Amino acid sequence: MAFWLMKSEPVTYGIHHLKAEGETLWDGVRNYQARNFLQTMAVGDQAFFYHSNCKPPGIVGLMTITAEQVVDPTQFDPASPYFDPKATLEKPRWFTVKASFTREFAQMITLSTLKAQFSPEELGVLKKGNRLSVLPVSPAIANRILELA
DNA sequence: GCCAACGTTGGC
DNA sequence: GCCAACGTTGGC
Repeated sequence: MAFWLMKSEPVTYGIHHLKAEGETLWDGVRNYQARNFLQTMAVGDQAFFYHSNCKPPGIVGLMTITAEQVVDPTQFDPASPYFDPKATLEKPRWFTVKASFTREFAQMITLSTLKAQFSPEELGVLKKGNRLSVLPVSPAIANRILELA
């Protein structure tokens, strides 16, 4: 079982949306490195839900991966902002996962708290200039994050 | 709103 | 294959 960190802007899709829905298809990732991480996810993996582009940013809860290697349907939808004209049904370009709500932390673990606890090497989201929306988290660091929650 | 970081595109 | 231009992310 692996741990991950997945970012979303709370205005667009926050943890309260996931809590209400129970499960979501994590669509719209259009970065190859992030996609490659998505493709290595397995059912049962745990992912920290990170709120980005808000005040303050931080980890707000935990999700569980419930489906792996899911073809992102938005790549075929011309009306979607995530439409990719180069993707075909025979050869899809974008894959993702389904994730279910597991828990919301009593209080957000803010970015500043994370920075105080971990080095950028320990936790990739702290690296300067990092823009990946899907990142791996080592089990040791994941356990330490869970102790903060 | 600013701007650093960085991925992508496209001309050559 | 190089690299300038451009667009996006995301913290501050």
